[in-house]
Amino acid sequence: MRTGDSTKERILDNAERLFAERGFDGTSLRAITSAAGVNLAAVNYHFRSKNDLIQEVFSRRLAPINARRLALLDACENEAGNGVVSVERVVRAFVEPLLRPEGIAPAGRLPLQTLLGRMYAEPGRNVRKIFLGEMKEVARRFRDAFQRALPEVPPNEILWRLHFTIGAMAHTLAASWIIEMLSGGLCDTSDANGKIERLVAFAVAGIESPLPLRAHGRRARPSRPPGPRRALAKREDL
Amino acid sequence: MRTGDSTKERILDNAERLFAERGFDGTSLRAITSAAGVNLAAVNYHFRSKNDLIQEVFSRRLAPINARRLALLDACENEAGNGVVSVERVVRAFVEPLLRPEGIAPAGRLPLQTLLGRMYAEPGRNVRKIFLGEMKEVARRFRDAFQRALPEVPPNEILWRLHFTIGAMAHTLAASWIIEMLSGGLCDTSDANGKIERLVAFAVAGIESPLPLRAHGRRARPSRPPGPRRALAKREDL
DNA sequence: GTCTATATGGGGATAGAC
DNA sequence: GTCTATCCCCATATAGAC
Repeated sequence: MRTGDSTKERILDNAERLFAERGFDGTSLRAITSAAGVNLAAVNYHFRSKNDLIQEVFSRRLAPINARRLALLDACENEAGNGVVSVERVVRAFVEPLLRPEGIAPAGRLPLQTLLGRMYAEPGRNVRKIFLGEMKEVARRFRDAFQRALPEVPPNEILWRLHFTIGAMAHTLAASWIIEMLSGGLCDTSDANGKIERLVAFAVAGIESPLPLRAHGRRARPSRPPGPRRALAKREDL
Repeated sequence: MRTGDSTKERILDNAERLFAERGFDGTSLRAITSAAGVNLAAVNYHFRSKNDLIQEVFSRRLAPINARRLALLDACENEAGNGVVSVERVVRAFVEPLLRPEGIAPAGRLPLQTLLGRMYAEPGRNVRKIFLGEMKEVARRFRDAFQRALPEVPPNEILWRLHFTIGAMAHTLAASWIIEMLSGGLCDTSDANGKIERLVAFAVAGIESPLPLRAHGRRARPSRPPGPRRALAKREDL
């Protein structure tokens, strides 16, 4: 590969791609440096260790994406003044910076997105710490925004729905190979806009779904008759 | 650990747990055999290689879970006769066998679920082949069931929504640490029934959501005014 | 900043005794 | 079926010349 940039950036670019393809433990520093066309020792010179390299790979990308998320949310809220920002606009502000990242050539998006998706399923390797450091502020801001849009939904339910949304998003990022193989080419995963629109529609509906009759505990198995679900009605249950 | 079973099962149990905690490349055969209290060479005797061990770890669990999924779906369809099985019941048949697996002690569920969640984000290591071999039939059956429940929704949209549902589910399985840390204890991730109910409600709403005006291409950015979305109304757009 | 060479440890797999 | 011992390879990290 060895793009035309500095040694440091060549290492980061190739590490990002290889980590996405083979995982962290599955990617040796030798593989990275030989793909980047740099010397093996350069990694330990520019970064302190492999773990610090991993951290840099993440934060280089997450920082601008999260900044843009917050900027979009700010814009929505300023525009709305004292009004309410719709759930859809909040979801968009959360999802778009990841699914259509700025300043990254389309060829570089797949590795980035695969890598970010992998992050969620990787409990070890300090990935959790990196993630929380970068995401805590973002999560707080969006949780509050959803809460303002849906004041009747209890805070923990808001968090669950945000969690499911993140899951659908991460899966869309990292596991597009599944839908490609299962659909036999019926679904076009290269269409970023189509993905965003579908994901937004799905997530908005889920986030705005009516509260279950009882949030906790088992519900009767036979469930209710197949009639259509009511939309965000007033919740007499609570 | 070394549960009281045979050597082969001790290896499988400990491999499952360690793969979930540290990943495939992050777990050495030595770590597995010493945790299991068996000899290192036993792995290559009972399984052919590390890759074959990974395959066995998965299929040992996936086979009964998928069998139960199909059995639940069969039961729904038989009960409905010529009628329609609701989206909610189909979602339940898909989700419950994973989130409340039978025949596995609660202590053993976390490793299993973490591991299954990890599978989706792991493109390499033959995991794809294993997954597709086990899942192809299941995906086909559930796709058809959703299609029958929602005949107006085009097939590729059905697949996208199933994809998002799988994502929310996988995330719930593998990444419960995220919601735990972000919520600061507000969300109880040990409550399997609560998780199922919330996930089902979210997914059903997403799957039944109205079709967007145009499935492809970019939509006007300002989106529409904040009014509530209509629920599963008749879709005049199509 | 970049290279070579090497220290040090761990990896998967197997041979062959029991 | 189970064990010990070993082969051979690759990993991260560092020392020190250029």
